[in-house]
Amino acid sequence: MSSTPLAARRRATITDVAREAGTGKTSISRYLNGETSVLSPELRARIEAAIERLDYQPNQMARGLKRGRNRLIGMLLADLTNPYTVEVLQGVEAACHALGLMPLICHAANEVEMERRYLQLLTTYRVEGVIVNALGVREETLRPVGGGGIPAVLVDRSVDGLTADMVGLDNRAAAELGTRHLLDAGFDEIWFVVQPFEQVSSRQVRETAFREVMSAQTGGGMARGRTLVLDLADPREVERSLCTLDRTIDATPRAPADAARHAGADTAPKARPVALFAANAPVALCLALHLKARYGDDWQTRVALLSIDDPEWAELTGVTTIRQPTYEIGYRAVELLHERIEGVQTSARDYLLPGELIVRASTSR
Amino acid sequence: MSSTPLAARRRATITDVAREAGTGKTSISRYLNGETSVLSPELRARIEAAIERLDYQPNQMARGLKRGRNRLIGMLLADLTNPYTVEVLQGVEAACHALGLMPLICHAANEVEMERRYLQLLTTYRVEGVIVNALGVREETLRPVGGGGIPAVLVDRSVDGLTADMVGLDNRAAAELGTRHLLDAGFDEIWFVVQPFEQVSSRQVRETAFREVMSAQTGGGMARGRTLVLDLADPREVERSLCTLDRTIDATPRAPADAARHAGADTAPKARPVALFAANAPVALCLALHLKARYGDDWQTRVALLSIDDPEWAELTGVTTIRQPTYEIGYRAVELLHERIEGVQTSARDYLLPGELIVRASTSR
DNA sequence: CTGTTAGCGCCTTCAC
DNA sequence: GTGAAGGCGCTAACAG
Repeated sequence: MSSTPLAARRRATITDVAREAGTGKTSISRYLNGETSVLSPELRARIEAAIERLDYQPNQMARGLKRGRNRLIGMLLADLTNPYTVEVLQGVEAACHALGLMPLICHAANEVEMERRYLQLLTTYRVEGVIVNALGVREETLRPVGGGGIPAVLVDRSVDGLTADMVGLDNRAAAELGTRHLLDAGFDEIWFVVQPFEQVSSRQVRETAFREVMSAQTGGGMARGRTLVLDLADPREVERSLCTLDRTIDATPRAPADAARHAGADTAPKARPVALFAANAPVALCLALHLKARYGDDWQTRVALLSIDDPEWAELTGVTTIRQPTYEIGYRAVELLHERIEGVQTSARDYLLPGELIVRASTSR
Repeated sequence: MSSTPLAARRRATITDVAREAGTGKTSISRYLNGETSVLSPELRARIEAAIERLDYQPNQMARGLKRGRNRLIGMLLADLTNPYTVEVLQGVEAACHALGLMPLICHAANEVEMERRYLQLLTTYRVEGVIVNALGVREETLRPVGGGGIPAVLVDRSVDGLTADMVGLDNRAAAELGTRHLLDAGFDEIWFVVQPFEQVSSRQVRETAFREVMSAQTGGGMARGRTLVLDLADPREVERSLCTLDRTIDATPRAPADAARHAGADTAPKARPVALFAANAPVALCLALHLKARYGDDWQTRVALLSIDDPEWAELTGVTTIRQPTYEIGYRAVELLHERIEGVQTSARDYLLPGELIVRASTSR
């Protein structure tokens, strides 16, 4: 009825409600906590009315202080710019919703200092657990977490010396899948392009698996494989790396489309474009932008691109991808964390989920 | 020294530190709050040592409870899938960092029910303010916020009946800019494509501005304009709407590239492709995907696409865009909110920031 | 069934 | 300079 004044009034407290309902705080507390059976219908009605009248909402902070658990969990994200991250987040949110948790989302924006700061902040807010999609940092930054600290589960990448559950893509299988696909498609020059991988376990595994499959080739014409490192944080470095790539592409005969088709004779059976295997979406985007700028709209006739991750532009440009089960990864991570919070003590385990190859025009012309 | 046991130990409290340092809680509190001048160097040293030894971190919740301010602000997001949102978020984070605030990020994932739930949750955590990129809902959902409730600032869209600061794109100017660009480029069939806009102020303004510019045309051949509504939440509806579009495109003579150029004669001066003005990136993506599927890789020879928002795939596909100053929007929103939290009482104001037209191949062949 | 009491971890008078 | 005491909003024993 009464219109709200412009100045924000003090929120009602449990004491206010108790007074308004003509009873003690305990009864209110009981009502709030669903111990509804022990309250007389009459009292309950009064309480409900009072709550309604005062627009009362229990103070979660105070509850947390008292109970020692505030239902908050931290979600530390390395890079929200990466579609992977956003998708994982969806799973996290859904799971949190289902389990009555509230995720505190922290975005480190690829800065180690940020990561440190947020981790410490989360600690300060006494989150009950943390899900970490860490930057490639050493254990020390994560000291407050895992093992003896607050429960943690790692997403996508593990951290040396940190004992915690991990959930992510089965990187080995995914990289193998992609490499074999390119091999099967008949490409004979295959580059694996990846950000600096010394610090990041998932990149490491992907790169290793790529090299292993390449060396394990048997049969006819062996395809050449090599790894190109692209440090996206350093534009000049990127430039330099891409130069090597350009040279190789320039040296490769054009795709048969124009030449061979008109000539009729199949004189160059090996004249297939260079294939690029991007270790993740940001790398793939960087490559695509560069190639388009250099080779024009039909860059895909000169280069085949395959990427782990399945960004929204992949379908649009016809780029083949390996889709990660991102939603499941996020969901599972929360479930695991929840178990830990509830006291599960089994030793740390890794959950690897399979990726799905989505073949598009880029690798199947 | 001692290795951390597997079970998480209780965190040290201020009392523990006081005991460890052989002093009272008050001194610890003073130390924590920087009232360092009133402490004897000797005591200060002991406190520092104790804190170090116990790895003590003050409990933010308890502080908040006592002080009545917990430095938490809510950030309610309609759709993290939209690159716009992520970019705004970057600005928000930077500003929060600078102002010592901690954003509690809530993702409604386009569900009104979620929005309601999160808003109530934020209230419950006693956030000091909220930044709302609301769904197209009525005031009632936002009742706890703005006006008499907790301070709020709206991002991108205003809400009827809700008194609060707003910051976002200058939608009118942006839509005019885009429409004029298409007109200047000589397109004579221009469709404005937008999600249902009754509930969302920004969409409304954009659509109105479009129509106004179209009706205000003077001079030679008037271009035809029309509005197409695309309800992305309803795939079948989308399908139906796109059919009308397809018919128009099919009826439009092919671009001069193949026909006219060979014919030599400029028989059809008006034969320009249909131009599509997408009201935002999700719409643009939907259109692009559909057109590519229907008209093949060279769909852009049949349709010109212009979009508000500048997603990462725009550069890749050569689509003209109007870039929003997303980072600034986020940053400014937090600044405004901070002012309100500090008690500024001026009446609600709107801050409109200009968009930037980025012309690419799609509208300038 | 209901109310009283004592804290949760911290900050803030107010004395010493 | 320093410390003791009370209370923020809530819950969890205890009584009645």
